[in-house]
Amino acid sequence: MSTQARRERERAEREQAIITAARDLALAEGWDAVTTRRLAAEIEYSQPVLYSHFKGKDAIMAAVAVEGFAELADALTTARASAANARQAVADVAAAYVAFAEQRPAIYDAMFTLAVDLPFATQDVPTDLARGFAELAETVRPVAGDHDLETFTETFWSGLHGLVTLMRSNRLRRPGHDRRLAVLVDRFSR
Amino acid sequence: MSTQARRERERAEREQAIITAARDLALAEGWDAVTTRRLAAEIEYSQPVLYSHFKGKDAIMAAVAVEGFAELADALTTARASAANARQAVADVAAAYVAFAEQRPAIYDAMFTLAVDLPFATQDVPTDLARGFAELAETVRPVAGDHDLETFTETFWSGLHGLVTLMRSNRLRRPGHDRRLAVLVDRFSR
DNA sequence: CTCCATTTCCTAGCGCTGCTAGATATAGGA
DNA sequence: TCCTATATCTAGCAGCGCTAGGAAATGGAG
Repeated sequence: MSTQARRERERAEREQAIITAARDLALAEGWDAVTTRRLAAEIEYSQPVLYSHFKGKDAIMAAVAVEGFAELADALTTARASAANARQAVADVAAAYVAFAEQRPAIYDAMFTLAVDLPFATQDVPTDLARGFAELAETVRPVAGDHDLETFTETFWSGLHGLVTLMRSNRLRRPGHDRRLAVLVDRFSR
Repeated sequence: MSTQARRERERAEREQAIITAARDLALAEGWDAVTTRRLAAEIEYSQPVLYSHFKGKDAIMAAVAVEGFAELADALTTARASAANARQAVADVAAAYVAFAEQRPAIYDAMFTLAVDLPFATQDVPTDLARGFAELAETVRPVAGDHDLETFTETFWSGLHGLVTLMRSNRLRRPGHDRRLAVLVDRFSR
């Protein structure tokens, strides 16, 4: 009976290999370079094997995004935990968010720009996404004033997301990035 | 000599027909449905003709984006002009921005999400984009306080852009959209 | 150990994409 | 009327995501 266990384990390992290969390739060369043929070559199996693990390329990108949500949540937690005070926490968490997006642009895209539908249908994503959101909410709670916390958090989040995406698509001048972030933090922590 | 003039005119008309066809098709069915073959069929010419007008599909999308920048600038100008006072102007312009993005999602994507490089290399885009940006800047000038106006404007813009994009990709709850916009306006016009 | 059934995997190919080379038709000037 | 130059089309390339159908490997029964 252990042979079946071994098979399942190997299968799980192969699935993780696909996700990792997609992630690495996307980070190195962008999502355009992530083709099913290259992924198959990377894991040293043929193309159709991918489809026995994932419904399609979108599902693979969604899986990468799921990992990303967990990483982002961790980064935000770390930033908030090490902040000296509440106001500084807002600045630190904002900086951590932006740093995450800049260091892993392809993953950030998979999380927030591409693969629109799939991930949010599953169970995993809401968990880690909600964790990250909760971390943001706790960070801004002391400065939210009379505003509804959830709405306030979402708006702050949108500000961060807008900065990140406009910056990355060259709609904003590269210098001034820090100053814009400072303005945003100032506006949301007065 | 007038035959040459006629030819140039017809050529310009055909170029505009391509842009309009791309725009309409993108609005109706999304950019995925805009293929060079469908565009060619729409203008009743063969595929290669597209390439005598534009370098490639990206350039066609960029041309659509250019038109979009002009429309957006107009919408912002109208909104600001009809506002009762400075504070109301911020709210009205913000609402106009969001409305533009929601009513023409495909065009907004071409302007700010896709077609990253091409448009900003040409001359036209900076003009109309700068016009829209200037409109935003004049709107928030009375409420910018001590902040550098350009930085302040960019940050406000990022907030709007973040709201729009996260909303559209279902990362934010559909209800609460107005409240989030209200929070943003409040933060940037206290 | 052999045979069969089942699962696993690959080869080959479909219809589509953006894009282009080379042939063809059209038009203007001598 | 013929020649040249421009305008346009037909046909095709290489690549994409994805899948049907057959081959290979595997595990259990006799």
